[in-house]
Amino acid sequence: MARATIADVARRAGVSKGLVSLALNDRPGVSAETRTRIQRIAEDMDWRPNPAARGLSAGRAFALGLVVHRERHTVEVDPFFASFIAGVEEALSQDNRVLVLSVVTDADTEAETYRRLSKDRRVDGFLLTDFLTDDHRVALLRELDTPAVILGDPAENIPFPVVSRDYARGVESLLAHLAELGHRRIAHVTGDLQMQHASRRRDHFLTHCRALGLEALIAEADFSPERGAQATVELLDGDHRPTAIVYANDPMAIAGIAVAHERGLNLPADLSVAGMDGSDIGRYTYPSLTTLNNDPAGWGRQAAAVLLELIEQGEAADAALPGADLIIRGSTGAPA
Amino acid sequence: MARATIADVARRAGVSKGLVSLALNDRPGVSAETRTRIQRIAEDMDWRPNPAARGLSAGRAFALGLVVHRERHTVEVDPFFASFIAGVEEALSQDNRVLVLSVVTDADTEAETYRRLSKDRRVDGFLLTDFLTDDHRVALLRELDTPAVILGDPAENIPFPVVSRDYARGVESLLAHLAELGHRRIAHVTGDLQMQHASRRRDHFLTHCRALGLEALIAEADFSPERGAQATVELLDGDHRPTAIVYANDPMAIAGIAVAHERGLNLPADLSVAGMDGSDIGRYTYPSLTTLNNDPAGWGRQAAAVLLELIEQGEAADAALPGADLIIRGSTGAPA
DNA sequence: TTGAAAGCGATACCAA
DNA sequence: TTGGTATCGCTTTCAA
Repeated sequence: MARATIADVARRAGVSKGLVSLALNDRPGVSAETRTRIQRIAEDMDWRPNPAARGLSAGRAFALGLVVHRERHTVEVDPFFASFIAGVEEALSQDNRVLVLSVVTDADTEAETYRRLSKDRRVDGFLLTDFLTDDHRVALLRELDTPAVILGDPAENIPFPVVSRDYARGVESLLAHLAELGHRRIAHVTGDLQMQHASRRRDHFLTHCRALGLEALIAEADFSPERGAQATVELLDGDHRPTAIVYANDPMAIAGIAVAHERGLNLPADLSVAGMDGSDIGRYTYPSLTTLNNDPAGWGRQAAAVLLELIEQGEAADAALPGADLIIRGSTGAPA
Repeated sequence: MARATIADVARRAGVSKGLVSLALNDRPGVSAETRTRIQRIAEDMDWRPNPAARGLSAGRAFALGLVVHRERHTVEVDPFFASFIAGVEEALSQDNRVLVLSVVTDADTEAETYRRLSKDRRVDGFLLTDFLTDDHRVALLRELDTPAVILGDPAENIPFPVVSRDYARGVESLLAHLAELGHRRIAHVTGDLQMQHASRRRDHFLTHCRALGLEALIAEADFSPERGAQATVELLDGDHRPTAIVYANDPMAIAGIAVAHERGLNLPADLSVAGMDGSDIGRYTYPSLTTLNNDPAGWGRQAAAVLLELIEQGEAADAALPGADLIIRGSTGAPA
């Protein structure tokens, strides 16, 4: 019942442990014949390398780390992570690696967690989500000398590979769609602008509004439905009331729809609303939510692949996912 | 820069490695004086045990496993896990353990993942969420001889400790609330009835409807907004149209609200709606969602604590979380 | 109470 | 191409 060790395999094959190691790791220095024989025996014995032993010897963990930092009140509303992790999984399990996940609710614990996982060699590298405009984790991970891959589109030059996804075109399609419907004054409720993808989205919004000759309003929020609702109230009460509001994510858009309904507005006639997450729940709101599609599993797969390459090869190229596309549903229409 | 090893500590303390090990693990056989001296030196050198070495020697991983099985289309809508994991974290980090998370989208991969994590000793035990009425994982984990803790309230006698939370009282409060408002015919849209907490909730619903003299309708769904919407359509189209619908989770309730709005119903006058998740987004729908509260972080903390005790002590008692309470918001009112 | 040494299961180097 | 052996950092056993 106890798992076979490399010594068992060696004994049964009548060779040394070292040779078995070479054979099973596809490394040169073993005759083809011996290699296949050893491999067959190992398979036969259902041998699998012990990660602890391997890790101790090789100084590696065969694990990737993901540290998610969420404020307590924001922690639950994230349609992104489950699919993202499922995507990561696809890249890892073949290779017998695992994902170590930590969810922390304050910045000190966050830094400490990166330190601990890295110094204890619990992971070989990190996936960096929710990248900030001036992200302290870059310096931290350089100090720790730990590989990482960044999800996003940093402005600065970063010493880590980046996996990005173009939102410019998606935002442009969305604004063109609204313009075509007849909207002229459009608002954007931002995410937490410390986050790089939030500020990017705002920039895209402003750029393409200008290009399309639209009047642009900005209301700052932080991705939480609470702040999204609050920003909506401000916009609807303001002097320059927009006919359409584009939210940086879907939960805020859903909260915005609620605020509009509460005021007796008819959607989309009195107000058009759009999100940017492509979340599934947006298909089942009323009206259903126009949004940009998303591919969390794709993010996960790609990010994990790049990180693994960085860990294995010492370097890895940036990668880009297919850009965001517009999903038109019921929440956008011609203004009354 | 390289981390201090136990040998470094031993050298500096002028004792043997074995003694250091005893001292730092709070085990008997070291004089109090020597122990504190060693501990001070270790702290001074910022020594931390290497998990790989420890794991290899002790045959343990110092990690807990969580395998989440979700269908592709359900994978994103879960307000539960982020907070849950944050709670688990609180119980783990002090002790220098980690959580290994896997998200899988089919049953074969699920079983294989449990096998792999257990046999490779990547984890010392599992947290079993979404427990099924007749859960195949029980047999699997017995076969693997791996500790586990169950979240839920299994009917059968299970060879693992259980962390449970009473929903009977919450469901009762909810139904009493509706009865008091004047509702007489109330429907319940169920979760996936294979899941033990879904069937429990249905049972509570039926029991307390009977006790309160309410007419009860059941529409079967699976926790997904899609099926929740579909069930709502059926209920509203049926001959015995209810004046209130209680959904087994909040995402389905949100989808139900959308269906009602689409038909021009006024909520709550034409239809009262309630969820059972206490999700944050439910505060920002229109109308805001009456629901039962939840404590995912509490689940995580408690489940991790019980599992750690089981791993350390070889046995652990069941635990119960404080019961669910009713949160009355705008989506329930007197029928017109 | 303490020290010395033998594992745990792999990798890696040096000889043969 | 192969075998033998040291090594990774810790725990544990056996003597002293």
